[in-house]
Amino acid sequence: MVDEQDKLRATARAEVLKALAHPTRVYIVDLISREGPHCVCELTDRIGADTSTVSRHLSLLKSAGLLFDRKEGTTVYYDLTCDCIADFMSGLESVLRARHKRAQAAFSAAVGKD
Amino acid sequence: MVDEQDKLRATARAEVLKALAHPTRVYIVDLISREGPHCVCELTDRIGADTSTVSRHLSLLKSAGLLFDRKEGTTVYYDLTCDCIADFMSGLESVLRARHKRAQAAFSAAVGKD
DNA sequence: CCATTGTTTGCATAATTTGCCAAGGATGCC
DNA sequence: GGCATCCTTGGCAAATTATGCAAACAATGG
Repeated sequence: MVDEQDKLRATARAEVLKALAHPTRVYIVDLISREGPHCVCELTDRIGADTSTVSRHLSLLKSAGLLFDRKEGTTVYYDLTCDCIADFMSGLESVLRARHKRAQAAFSAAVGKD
Repeated sequence: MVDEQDKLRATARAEVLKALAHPTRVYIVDLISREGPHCVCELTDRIGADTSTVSRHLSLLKSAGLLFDRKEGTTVYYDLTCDCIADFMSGLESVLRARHKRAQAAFSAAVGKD
């Protein structure tokens, strides 16, 4: 990274990717993206981890600018800051499909060879 | 993650995201996405790290199914396995723009308040 | 044989990440 | 006030990851 500008750009992108790079956090974003806002308690139930752990994941996603929270009484609801995040995750789905297809092709070629 | 199926899905996605969640690897993918295939030596030059370090990043991206390599003489060229990866990174760009816009709005609100 | 280009391994160090427990707010109810 | 609920945070230990460096190894091409 000779260029300092490129370095900053790459770091900013990597930060967002890092925020998403965990099964639990992917699951949270997917869930909210499909079903709308959720409170911490429900997420905790569905994830099956300690409340504190879930809360940490949520605050991390919030710090990354992917989620925002809204208090209602004692419960806190988290939601996506932008629909573009759901779109982004759909793009990831395409990558996975392509990867799978590619792996299949490689397997077939290996089996079918003489 | 009560459902085992969801867990696997989330893990698969997180793996790809993790592969990309590093400034150097983001930079590599961006570079190739914009300028086409690159050999290790050129990437090493532009990144400014040890050859072994760059090689490691590349093999990680390859393991994740995002890059493939092609030998030509003694040099090895890496390229994206799929254009959908470039599309995916464009989606990330949208997320960053939205994030920035949101931060700007929050700042304006904070300054403009009475 | 020798140079070039990459890969891999081993190692040491540093930094990051993760998850649970326990303690600490904040809010609402009686 | 007393108490339960919902969530956040600090502390801490374990595991993972990143990096550079050195060295060995492999493949290719004069």
